[in-house]
Amino acid sequence: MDLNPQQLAAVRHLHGPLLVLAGAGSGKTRVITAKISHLLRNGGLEPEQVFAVTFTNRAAREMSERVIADAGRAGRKVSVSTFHRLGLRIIREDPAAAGLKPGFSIFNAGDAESLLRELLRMHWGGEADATALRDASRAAVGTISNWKNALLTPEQAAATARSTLDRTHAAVYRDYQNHLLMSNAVDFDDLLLHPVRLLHQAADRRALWQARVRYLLVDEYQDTNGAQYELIRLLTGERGAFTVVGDDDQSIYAWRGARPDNLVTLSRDFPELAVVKLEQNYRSRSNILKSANALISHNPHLFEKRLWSERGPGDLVRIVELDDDDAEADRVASEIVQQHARRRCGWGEFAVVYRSNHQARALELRLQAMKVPYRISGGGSFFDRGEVRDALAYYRLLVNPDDDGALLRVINVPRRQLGAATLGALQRVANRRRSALLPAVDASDLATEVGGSAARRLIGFRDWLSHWRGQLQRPAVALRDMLNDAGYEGWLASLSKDDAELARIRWSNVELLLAAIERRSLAGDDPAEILRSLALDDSLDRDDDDEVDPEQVQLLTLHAAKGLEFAHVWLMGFEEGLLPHRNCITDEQVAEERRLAYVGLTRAMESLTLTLTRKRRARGESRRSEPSRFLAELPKEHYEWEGREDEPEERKEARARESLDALKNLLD
DNA sequence: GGAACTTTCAATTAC
DNA sequence: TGAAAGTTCC
Repeated sequence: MDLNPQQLAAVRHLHGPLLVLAGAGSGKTRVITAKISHLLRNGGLEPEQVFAVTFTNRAAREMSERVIADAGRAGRKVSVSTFHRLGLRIIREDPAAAGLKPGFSIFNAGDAESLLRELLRMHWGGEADATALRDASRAAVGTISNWKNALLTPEQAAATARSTLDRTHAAVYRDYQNHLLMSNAVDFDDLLLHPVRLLHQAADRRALWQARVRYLLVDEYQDTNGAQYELIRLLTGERGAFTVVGDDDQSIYAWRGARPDNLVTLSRDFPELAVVKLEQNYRSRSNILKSANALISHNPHLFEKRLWSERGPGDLVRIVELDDDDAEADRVASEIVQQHARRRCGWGEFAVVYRSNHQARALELRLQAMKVPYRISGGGSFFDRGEVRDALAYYRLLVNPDDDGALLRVINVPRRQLGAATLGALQRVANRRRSALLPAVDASDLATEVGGSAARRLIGFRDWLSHWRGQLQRPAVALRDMLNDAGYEGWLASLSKDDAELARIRWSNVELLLAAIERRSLAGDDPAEILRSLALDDSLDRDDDDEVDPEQVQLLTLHAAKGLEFAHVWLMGFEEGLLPHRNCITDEQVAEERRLAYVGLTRAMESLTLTLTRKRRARGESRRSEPSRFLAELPKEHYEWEGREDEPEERKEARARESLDALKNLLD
């Protein structure tokens, strides 16, 4: 493998901790994969002893593929996962240490927010309108998540609370944590928090895990939060056998507790830390790289670095200004089709990135109409669909009868005459005996709260669930039969009776889920583990790993795009309010948005197009939009701006000729 | 209680 | 613009 001297130094440094400061496109994934091969060949390690962690599923999958490509058969046994999946693995072996039973559930962000909404409702004692509750629960989600990521208990949070709001949040945090435990559930933050507590408190478990994790590699280290940092320390212990790779200019997760100064903390905690800088960019043409460098130079830095490239200037960066978001989507879609024909490269060479998920929608419709294969990541994904969440909730109730979140979701879907009144009564019974809702159906005092017919319906539901729970050894079969028995497909049809196509799509999503469960079940995974694994997945297509079609246009948020590279990149919505996002006010927030833009620009290898509009439809109504302030920070000599009034005539003509050529090409 | 209709409101980013 | 929640009537 071809490595430059710095990369080689990073790969060969086996003894003692190492920090690799790796600029965008400087080959850090290459270093990580080469280092894993080196550890296996020359470091005397078995593949099971090497662990690599990343932040997103997508990055983990990408790295895993490259490790397998590089290290072959042994590469499959190397553990490459997200932090959260590693945390899950640690909890799974010791659920009791976290106060959990083996079938425990994972609450996603939506589950957590609904739970907090209910707790806040109780806290406020009834009189609360829906909007206030929604706003308050969102705020609480953020505060509690930050506390968890900083490893604070509810008691510690209460002790540090200064404002009334903080005290309320601390009280709700305590209730929330109690309720999670009662539901035999964890949230995403707990997947880091519980392992840190466990490894901190139980010396034998710590020793066990430290013996297992003989070498740890951490990608995107600048995005670690307090809990993740502790986890790294606890797993590597005194030995300090680790390599972390990071770039402070690409720190984009401050909003979920990331502490880029963990780069500095590391050299304090590990005085023997070695540092290697990677500054040669192998990815981007210099017009792109110089634009990105100029942009990021407007930010303060923890470390000075100078990125350079030998790849030649390439095309100018294109800035394309359009009338509105419809024109923007039309334009990007048709350019992709044109370039696909003209450049004769696969669909997978093209990527479109944007700040927030909803921006993908207009483009998605056009790509569908033009029959362009595409892959979309993140929000609005498969697992956010109502029917998929319903089916998963049924599954959760089978695996974990204490899962109140799942129970509340499906107890009356389809209708079972178990409405708000009955559930309120059941909740009172559950509160008295400090149990979850479903076990409260067995309470001797159920009749004091619930009338005879409602009680019979509750008992019927409980028994019905128990019946299917008995079939769980074939989870996909049990779930399918159960949904059929419940008349769920008919319920979906009745929900969208004016749109038969929609009903069909919804049921086919359930079918997709069932197929994925069946595949994993046949592969030998146990039912509870399949469920938890699905909770951490962002899409289903990781399953059929040899069937993944690489020839798809990639639609990604800027966050999801980090760590990836593409020949031709479009960044949509380079406007004030979108990038930087309108909620970002302070200098630090704007600096993070600038890093986000920097991440976007540096994804491109050969060509980069930034699009912006003069007006944009938001919530139905049209609003004027303005170019992003970041545009003024790009050096003029590296871009051409199309759509400005003062654009020279000859450039317009040249462009018209080009698209005519492209059209001809397409027709051939 | 359920079907058909009207009104309202929403969208930062991820595990 | 499109889903979810509210409203009316049977």
